[in-house]
This record gives sequence, C-alpha cells and structure tokens, in this order.
Amino acid sequence: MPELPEVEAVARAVRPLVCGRTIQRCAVIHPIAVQPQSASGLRRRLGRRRVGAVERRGKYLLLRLDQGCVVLHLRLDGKLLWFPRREMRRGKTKAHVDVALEFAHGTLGFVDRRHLGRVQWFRRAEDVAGIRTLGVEPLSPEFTASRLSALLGASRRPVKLSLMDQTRIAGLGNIYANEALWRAGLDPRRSCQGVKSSDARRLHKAVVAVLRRALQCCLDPAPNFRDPKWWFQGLEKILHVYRREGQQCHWCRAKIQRIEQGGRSSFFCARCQR
DNA sequence: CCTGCTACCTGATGGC
DNA sequence: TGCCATCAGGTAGCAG
Repeated sequence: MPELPEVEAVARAVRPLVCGRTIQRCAVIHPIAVQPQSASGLRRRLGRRRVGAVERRGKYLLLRLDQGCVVLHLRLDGKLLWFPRREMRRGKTKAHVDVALEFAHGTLGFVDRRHLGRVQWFRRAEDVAGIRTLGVEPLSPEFTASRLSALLGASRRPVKLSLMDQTRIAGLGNIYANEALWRAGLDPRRSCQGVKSSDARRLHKAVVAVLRRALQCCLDPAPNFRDPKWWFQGLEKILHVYRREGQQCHWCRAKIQRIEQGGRSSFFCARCQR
C-alpha cells in the first residue's frame, strides 16, 4: 500500500529502534519474502551485523549495515512489526512474520500476507536496479518546477503515468498522483507534452503539497509497530478524488469519475481537471 | 531507448 | 450463506 509518505514515516519510526543495534540473528520464516535470494544467504549476511543507519529511497527502505545493507520493499501489503523481548519469550513473535531480525532488546518482523514485498541483502544500495534508476526525490530541493517540466519532456503518454514512473519521480504512487493532479487542476489523460510551464508550476506545487500533507498525517499518530493490526489511519480525510468515484468533487460538486490508465484506476473531476 | 502488458500473491468486497 | 468476479496504494521482466 505505501507510497513515499508512508515509507518515510516507517523509516522514522524504525530508526530509533534499530540504529546502533546489532542483529543477533535473522530468521527467514517464509522464504518467498527474500526471493530470488536464499534464506541461508540472508541469514549469513545479516547475522551479527550492526545497523548503522536507516534510510528511505523512493519507496525503498534501507538498513545500512557495517557490511552491506538490507533493502526492504513493502510493495502493496508489507508491514513492519516490533516485538519486545518479553513477547518473544511468550512465543508470539512468529505469528505471520515472514522475516525476523532479532536484536537483544526485541525483534523487527517483516510481514506481508500477499508476499509481494521483499527483504534482501545487497553490498550497496546501488546494486538494486530499482534504486539505481530512481528519479528525483520530490521532497528534496532538486525537485523544482523546471525539473518537473524537463522530466515530463515531450512524451505523448498521459501525465499521470509519468508521475507514477519511479525513474522520473521517486516515491509517487497511484493515490498521490491522483491527488496531485486534482489539486493542480490537470486531467490525468493530458499528454506530458501538453503540460505547459504554467501547468508544470501548479503541478509541482501540488505534488509537494500533497506529499507534505500526507507525511504529516502519517507521522501523527506515528506508526505503532507493536500493534499487529496497526496501519496508517485518517488518510481518507485528506483525499479528494482517490476511491471517491461517484461522489461529489470537494471543489465543484461534480461527480468524481474513474477511468483506467496503465491498468490502474485513475480518479478525477472532469469539471475541475482539464 | 521507450512503452505497454503480464505475472507475481492473497484478502476484502459486493452482486447475485 | 455461498459462490464468483473484481479490485487492491507496486515493480520486474519481457515483447514489440
């Protein structure tokens, strides 16, 4: 499920739990979560390694180790859970956990019922193709209106697809691409070459505003890894189009429409977005 | 190089 | 209630 704001909030929440701590042991309960790597390889690489830093790149989460780094991707359904030492002794830890990183003070569990997410080890983050080719971080100073204009370029594909293209902008997914286009008043079907510089300025502002607002929402309340059922709450309240087909546009009251683009749902207001 | 489609998985939801 | 179809916030890999 998560896009940039959710992954950033997870990174911030997990950082104080594991930074400076040593992974005593890595247990791979469901090997699909580490494919195409091997469970034994991951165990060997992570065991007795110290976590130096926790970082986010696009939607990837990195645990920098004293040797190499753990690369996590939550994909659609992955989550992190934290089990304090006491719970582990009561044998609660293994429930639904795919990969467990055991520290002296507790265990960090990766769970993903759908098994699309991954926990893997790489010598360097750049060894991951998906990370190497990531585009600009939209909340960094490098992300400017003219940079956005340039990266949309003269392509004829719909602007919504390019917004979600991780090699152009890192971390924007279906929800916030939809929301940014609504906020910018741009039709998701508009071709990139049709996005003029005044549109690009509005779109740039909208992307930044939407992500900032969502991040705020994700940080408060902060992720509670100790509650196995926990996930980000309250995001519905900040959504204007996503999953609101047939409901009134919050700006003009016209009905929100749903169409399909690149196999994903796009939601927009045909009156406000042109 | 660029673009578009499919596979990968499992659970939730809604219509009949 | 049960069954079936559809949908889900992502990416890699492959074909054209």
